[in-house]
Amino acid sequence: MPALKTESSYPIGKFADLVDLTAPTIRYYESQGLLKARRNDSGRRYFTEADIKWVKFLLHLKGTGMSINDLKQYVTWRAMGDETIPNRLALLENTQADFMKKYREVQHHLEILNDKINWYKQKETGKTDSQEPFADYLNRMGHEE
Amino acid sequence: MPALKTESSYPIGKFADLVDLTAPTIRYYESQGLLKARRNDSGRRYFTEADIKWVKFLLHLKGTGMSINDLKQYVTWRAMGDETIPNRLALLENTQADFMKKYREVQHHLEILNDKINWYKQKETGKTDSQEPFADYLNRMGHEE
DNA sequence: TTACAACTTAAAGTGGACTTTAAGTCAATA
DNA sequence: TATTGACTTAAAGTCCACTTTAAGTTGTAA
Repeated sequence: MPALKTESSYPIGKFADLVDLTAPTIRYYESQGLLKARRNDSGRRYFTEADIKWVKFLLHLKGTGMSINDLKQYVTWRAMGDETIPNRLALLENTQADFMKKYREVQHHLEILNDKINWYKQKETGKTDSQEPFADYLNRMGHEE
Repeated sequence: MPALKTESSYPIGKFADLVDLTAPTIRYYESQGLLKARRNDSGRRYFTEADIKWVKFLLHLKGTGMSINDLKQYVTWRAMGDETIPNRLALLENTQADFMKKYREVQHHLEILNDKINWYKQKETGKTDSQEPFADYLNRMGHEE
């Protein structure tokens, strides 16, 4: 008869590979309280599928601009139970607001970069008045203050 | 009779304010060769409108992810004249490619953040099965691998 | 003219997020 | 059984882009 599909567990190196981090980074995150590892009889860490999901989620939050300290705060509140949901929601909404601000800024930076690239391409192929200063070009394109 | 409108020049503090940096940062950029300041008779730096435009442009490039070292390289090539335009163009296009890669990643992170926020809101207002794990919610929303 | 703010330099310090080192233990394979 | 690779800890080191400090000079306003 088929064995029960037993929950897979991973030593730190394999786990690190699975979440695209290094073993020292995993240990560092654990030291910061962002995750807790189970240990086997000889004291070695092992991780489960649930840990993979958790770390991936953390990395998504981190990717939106949350610092390790923000994540720590989030994790602390999470451990305190449902009464801290408003706190967590506020933290995430602040993160979201900060993110959107930076996002808009960075979009403007990108526009200028794109314009500059096009300006160089134009200059290179000699298609246009190659003496036109970039500032004039930007003006003509409708960019910059 | 009206005086000729003389080109305005700014001491480092005023200049720093105008480009939203600090005086030490301006000195640091100068030390890195990203800009050159003129000096008055007593050795103090002064800056012009052209310097303002230049620094703002540098900050746009920086804002797309270029490091101080990238900017240094760019500035070096610029000083070498038009034969380095292909080099500069390649550098900017690499920057653009890196930027777009990160941009897409970060958009995915944002989606997850937004989903989590909505999930908390739902949980808070008790509108739905508040026992639904976030992973299930993500699945239902069509997100995550 | 006296204060004081703004400037000058060189060098050391900071913060965040890891990364590396050192010294040792454990497990799997030849 | 011997070697090798993966693991353990605590602590020190790294990288980047500034920021701060220290010690001194200059410009301006009361």
